[in-house]
Amino acid sequence: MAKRVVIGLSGGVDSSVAAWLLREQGYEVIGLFMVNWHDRTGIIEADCPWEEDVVFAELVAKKLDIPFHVVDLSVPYRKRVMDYMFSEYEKGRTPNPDVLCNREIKFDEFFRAAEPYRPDFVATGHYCRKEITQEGDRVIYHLLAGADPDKEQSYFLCQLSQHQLAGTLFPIGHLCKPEVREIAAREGLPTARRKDSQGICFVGKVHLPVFLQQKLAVKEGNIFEIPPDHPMYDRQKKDPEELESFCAPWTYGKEDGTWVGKHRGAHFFTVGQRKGLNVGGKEDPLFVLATDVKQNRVYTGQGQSHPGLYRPGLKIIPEEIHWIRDDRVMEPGEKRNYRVRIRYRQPLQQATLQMTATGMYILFEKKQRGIAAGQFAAWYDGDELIGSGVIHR
RNA sequence: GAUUCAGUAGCUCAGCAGGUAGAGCACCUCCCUUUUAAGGAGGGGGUCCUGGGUUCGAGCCCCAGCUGGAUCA
Repeated sequence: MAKRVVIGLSGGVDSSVAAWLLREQGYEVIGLFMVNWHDRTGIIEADCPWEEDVVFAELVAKKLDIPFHVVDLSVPYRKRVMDYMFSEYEKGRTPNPDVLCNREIKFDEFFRAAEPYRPDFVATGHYCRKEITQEGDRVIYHLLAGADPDKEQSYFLCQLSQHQLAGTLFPIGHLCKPEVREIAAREGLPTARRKDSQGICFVGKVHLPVFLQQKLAVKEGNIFEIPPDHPMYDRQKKDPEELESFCAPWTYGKEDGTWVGKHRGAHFFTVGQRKGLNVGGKEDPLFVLATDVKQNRVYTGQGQSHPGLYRPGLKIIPEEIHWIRDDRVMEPGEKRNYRVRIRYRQPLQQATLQMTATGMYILFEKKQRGIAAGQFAAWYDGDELIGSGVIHR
């Protein structure tokens, strides 16, 4: 009796080839397309993306001769992803909606939507791999990086649980993108040459300030420039034993710098950002060093090497620490070395994780540029994603 | 009031000895990228404060004015 798999067909090549592979491997495959977003406010593409996507998804299903269904998850998507995104930005943080989208929608709501078809597994077209091992009577699911170093997407799944991983297949994780394209072309899949999707998953490419203005008000405030030789940069962050201060973000007051311009809302900016400041006349570009949404101020510094852009560590509070490998949970007092990334596609950085009663501190071997609260830090042991957490500060 | 310096792209400035202008930043587009960023490659832009004059020809020389800064009184 063939195992049954419900695959999320997006209308792109990756999920198409994933579906084809599953069918080749002898699974009984059912295609399920999810609609998550109808709005077009602030979307950059002129055309409505999902209407075309659903057509392609259905064409692929026809080609593969598998059943095809559509499910509308836009209500939970709005509640569990978009509301979170807006509220994070409102707090002056920089969320990663796609990590949430995976945890809350693709690997949760979608699981439920697939349930009526009684699948043995749910599959997606992510570039990552899964491995299963056994330790005693205990089965362990491992989330591994995809084989293609360019498309590797494990980071986006950094909030999945053992349970979610257990019920999932990643059919294309061992392939590289060119191979996927090749298979699609060879098998005559209609998506073979479709452009990769970008932007926020299901929403599309957005002009963020415009998009955010749906919910967040425009509020004029001041931009300050902090000199690179400000004495605070010498004073602080010398002692790794002082975890709290060593890992703290730089904080500023207006007296620390000079007024250089106006902005339309500190919550529209993120640490490390260059574009959109609209302040010229400088020898080097200005980058956002910090935002203060309470005072509605943006602090900037000149040049890529401004010390305010770099920090040696970050903190994650206990309730936001997540272990994919729940058998590897760290206890207070424990210290461990992992490789960490703080954004998608960032090369992994050597770091020491230190667990305390008040949270986890990640101390990097090299100072990191643009550590942004709200983003996810994900730690790896070799190829394996072990855990992750929201950067608290 | 006097002296003096300055007034060139959105901003900060450069412009060699007079031959109709450039750089950085900003901005826009594209590339990269299923987050935010960053990064890469292109691009658009200038009554050279105004009015006279000298010159074949003036952003550059002369005169007057306007505006801003500095200094002196």
